[in-house]
Amino acid sequence: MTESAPHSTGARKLPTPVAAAIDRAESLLQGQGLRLTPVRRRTLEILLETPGALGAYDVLARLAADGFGSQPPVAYRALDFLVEHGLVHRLRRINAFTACSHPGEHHHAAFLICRNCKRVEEVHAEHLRATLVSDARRAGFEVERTSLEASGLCPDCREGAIPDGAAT
Amino acid sequence: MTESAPHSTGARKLPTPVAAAIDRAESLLQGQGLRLTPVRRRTLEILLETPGALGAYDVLARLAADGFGSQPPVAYRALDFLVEHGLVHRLRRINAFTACSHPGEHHHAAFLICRNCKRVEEVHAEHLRATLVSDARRAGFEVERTSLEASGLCPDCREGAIPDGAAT
DNA sequence: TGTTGACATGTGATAATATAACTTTTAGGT
DNA sequence: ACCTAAAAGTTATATTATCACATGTCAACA
Repeated sequence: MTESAPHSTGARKLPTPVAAAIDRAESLLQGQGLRLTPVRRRTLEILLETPGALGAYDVLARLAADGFGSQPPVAYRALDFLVEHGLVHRLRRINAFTACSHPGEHHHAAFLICRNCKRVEEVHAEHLRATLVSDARRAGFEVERTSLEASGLCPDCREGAIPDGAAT
Repeated sequence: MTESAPHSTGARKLPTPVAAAIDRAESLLQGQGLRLTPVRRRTLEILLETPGALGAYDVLARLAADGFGSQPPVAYRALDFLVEHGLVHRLRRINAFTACSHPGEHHHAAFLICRNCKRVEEVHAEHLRATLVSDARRAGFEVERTSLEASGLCPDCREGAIPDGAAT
């Protein structure tokens, strides 16, 4: 668990990307009078440390291992809070959560989910969302939230991958 | 449960929209050497008869009431089959299923889900999907399936509706 | 015509995901 | 120190989904 020294850039205070993201999250929340409590902070860290997405129960297991409560509401509450405030995204196709890549920008994103390695790529989707919102408005429908998700193969998994729908 | 006579258009053989859709579905499947078995047929009917979307267990309850098996796999198998062959769509935001409005056209759709009355509107989303596919390709990601869903308020529910996120 | 083989269905058990309802703790304001 | 509101903990349960295996159906064809 010891953190390795930052490579040749000269040793500052170990500002890992995760720590930086946590700091940013904390500022964002404080600016709105909200608190990044220990469970919430740890939940966000867990997601930031994970390349792909995690299910609520995966998060819960890690939280419990760190001494937090071990019942589902502990994880769901923290996750819901983080989603609500734009720090985490919920992926409905796979019932999982992933840290937001660009918190605080009030953006709308789409997600590319690799069915092979489970990694998740967040892509900007302002245009995509705008199109959907206006298509909807034409139908008299007022859009409040969107889920824009795709599954398929990430660059690393494209070679030698099993075709969609086929088996061994 | 007796079917009322078709109104003033002259009594043919009761070609309800549901029956017509079932016939279409059957042709489509037969053209591919697939069978619209009784459970599958009834499952599709159930969804066609319902304005909104139904959860798998809602479908299951209706199937069981009609004398089919009462265990979850009965519903999930029929639903999965119908989804697989483009006759039914799965809505991931609400864990529910809805009959396809335009079967056999091999289209891609987006869904507008009313959070108030639960009705679902299917809109064409070829352009939307094409945009997402090409955004993804730019990131080296190969898209296989998409979920494009929005929740909000349908035309009927927009007046006097409770604002998103607020309470009584 | 009877066997076979593939597909479909039925069933029991259980896994995975999510929420409700209530209690206790904690942080911050007075 | 006391109070209050938000947060965290806990018990229980609801909801959604899959696995594994037994049984049934039906058409091809020997």
